[in-house]
Amino acid sequence: MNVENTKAQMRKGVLEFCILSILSKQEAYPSEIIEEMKSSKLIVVEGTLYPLLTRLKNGGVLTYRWEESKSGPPRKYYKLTTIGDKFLKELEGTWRELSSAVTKTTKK
Amino acid sequence: MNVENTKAQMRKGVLEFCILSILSKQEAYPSEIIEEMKSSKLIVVEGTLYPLLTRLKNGGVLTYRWEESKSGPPRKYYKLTTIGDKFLKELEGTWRELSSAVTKTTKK
DNA sequence: TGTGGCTACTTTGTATAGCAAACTACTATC
DNA sequence: GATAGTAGTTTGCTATACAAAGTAGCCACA
Repeated sequence: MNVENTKAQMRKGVLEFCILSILSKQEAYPSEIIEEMKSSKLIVVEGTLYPLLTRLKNGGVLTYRWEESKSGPPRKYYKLTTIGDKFLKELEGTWRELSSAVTKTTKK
Repeated sequence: MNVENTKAQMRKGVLEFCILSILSKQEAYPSEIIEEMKSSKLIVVEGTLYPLLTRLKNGGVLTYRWEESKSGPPRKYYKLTTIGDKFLKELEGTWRELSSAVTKTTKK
């Protein structure tokens, strides 16, 4: 029984939500997303992110375009679709609900 | 691609944390926990809760005692051990970090 | 006393998803 | 043209939430 495990679980829960939030502010390619997540202490690795982005793309939540890079291979810049915007709005509501539920459970 | 799926993921993340929070306030048996979670819109079912409690017990985070019931079979009343108290304290810290990380990611 | 219903706990099988690690491939530089 | 750095992809493993079925105690009532 390891507390790190449980902490990781908590982070996983908000992973998708955070990625979509980031992409709603600006287009980004996977490595950028990883960096931004890391800077918020929300670790995510390639083997997690790539399949996740593909799932979201196949689900119509994201699209991407290729863009040439000066320093390496071309990059996939992802952004939200219209469906993605709605999707994210719902998750924002869920997050608010969840926060208050946790607060309610924690307090008293 | 179903938004309900992602919402469920978010709930799962805080499941263990919430259960431990509830048990830190008072001893409870599984059905009580399910009820309390449900009243906070955090659905959890037996097939999830029982194995989870067993994991936590085996990990030294929880203990239980049997208590007779007037209306059915005896109940397992769970509570936190000393290890469990520390465990929960860590999770509380993680939750604060997580909340601010999400806020940071969401804002701007 | 035995049948049905309620409560409580347990077990099994399945599907999902995160992760580590290995791999492919493009570009620039020396 | 070899090496290093960046970017994207794939594979195999593991953990775990869940639905569903199962086991078992207790009570009421005929």
